[in-house]
Amino acid sequence: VLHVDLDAFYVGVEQRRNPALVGKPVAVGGGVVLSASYEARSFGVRSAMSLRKARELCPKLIVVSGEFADYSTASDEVFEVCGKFTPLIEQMSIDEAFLDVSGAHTLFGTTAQIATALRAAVLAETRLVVSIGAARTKFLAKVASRVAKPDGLIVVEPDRETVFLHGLTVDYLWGVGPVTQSKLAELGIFTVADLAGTPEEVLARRLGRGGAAHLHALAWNRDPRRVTPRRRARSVGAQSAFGGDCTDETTFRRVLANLADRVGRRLRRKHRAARTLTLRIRYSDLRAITRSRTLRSATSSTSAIYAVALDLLHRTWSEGAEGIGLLGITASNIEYSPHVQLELDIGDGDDAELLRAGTHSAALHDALDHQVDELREKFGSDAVGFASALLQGRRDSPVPVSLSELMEADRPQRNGDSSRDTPPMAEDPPDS
DNA sequence: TCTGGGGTCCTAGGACCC
DNA sequence: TCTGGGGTCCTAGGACCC
Repeated sequence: VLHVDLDAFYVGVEQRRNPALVGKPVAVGGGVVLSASYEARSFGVRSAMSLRKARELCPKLIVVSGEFADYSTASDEVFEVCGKFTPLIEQMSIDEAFLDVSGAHTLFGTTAQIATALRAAVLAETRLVVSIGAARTKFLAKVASRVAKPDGLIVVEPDRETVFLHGLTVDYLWGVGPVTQSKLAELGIFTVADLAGTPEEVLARRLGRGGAAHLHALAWNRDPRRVTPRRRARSVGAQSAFGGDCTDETTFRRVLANLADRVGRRLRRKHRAARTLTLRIRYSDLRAITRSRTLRSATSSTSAIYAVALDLLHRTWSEGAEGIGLLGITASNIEYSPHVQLELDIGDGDDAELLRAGTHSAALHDALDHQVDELREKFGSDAVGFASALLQGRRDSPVPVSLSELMEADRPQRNGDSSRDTPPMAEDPPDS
């Protein structure tokens, strides 16, 4: 298994675009550091650090704001190169993936030769640098790539696994963060060797059954997970931090409508629907809570998501209560939903905001009227009844527009057919 | 060290069912 | 009447990862 990990990925993409940035302390981010060049890291700049703090540590830091779409494209380029070596690629995030190259030896040679060729190919074709860790298990490959960084390659041969692993500190293990690390320290466990020598029952008392088994397995490099090319998302979420403390219900409604819209669209695009909706609130004092609701049937409807989220908000917050700094909506319990969705495009700009707020500009009104006419021609007048209603201001809630949602909402009232409330769910298609 | 956004997985308690 | 055993589902919170 190879673990392929891009070095300072976002920064690398920016340097590729603008070579003047090469060799300089660079950070990509806005508000917080998302990615820092190794020059910046030598000053102590780390990702997730506030930019203010980063500038204190490194006054000459060059900050680039960056476009997410560029990174997404660059990521595709890199993993396309990987695809020339093996089809068994499991992408873990935008900048890392596991590759099963067990079938590639005849074509490309030893593991070290494969990894070396891959690093060279990625550099030649994308001008981006990847580090690679190689081992028999995913877990150890990942540890190895981390040790190899930056611009490095480490192949852990089977007979060296234990030596390699046991020399590391516990924070190299997957799933050991600050909390677990300090719990282990209280037990006198600092290295992976310490961990491997501790009976599982002792760990279990401190970390729980599951955590203990997990860590003990990793300490002995037991990791049976295969490289599996595509895993379906188990949740879809969106959140928005508006800083400081807001107590204005109108703002909350607008933010929730926006979040519901983002979540709903993404679900619909993937032909998915979710049964559980979770509202996340972070108060001004950074205390965070979640409130969730599981529906009788799954939905991908923006207006339904919005309605549930607003209701959940009202359960713990009312006008005049404490300030809120962040709201998020997560949709989980996801299933396949084959509905054909029609959406009216109102864009993401000021017009969309106006529409959500219920104040339509004349130009927006005309543009929507035009779209509605087109839809009416295509799908008949029934299909667009709701849109006209919205344009005429008959809907008072600031809900973003999605044609099918209100079609569904309309139908039972028109013909009294309530069986539409719970559409039958098809099985997941075998390969889509 | 208090600051973004997108995720996964686990635990524990409680309601409810047979 | 308040005592067994096995299970599912939902909710809330937390740790962790990129």
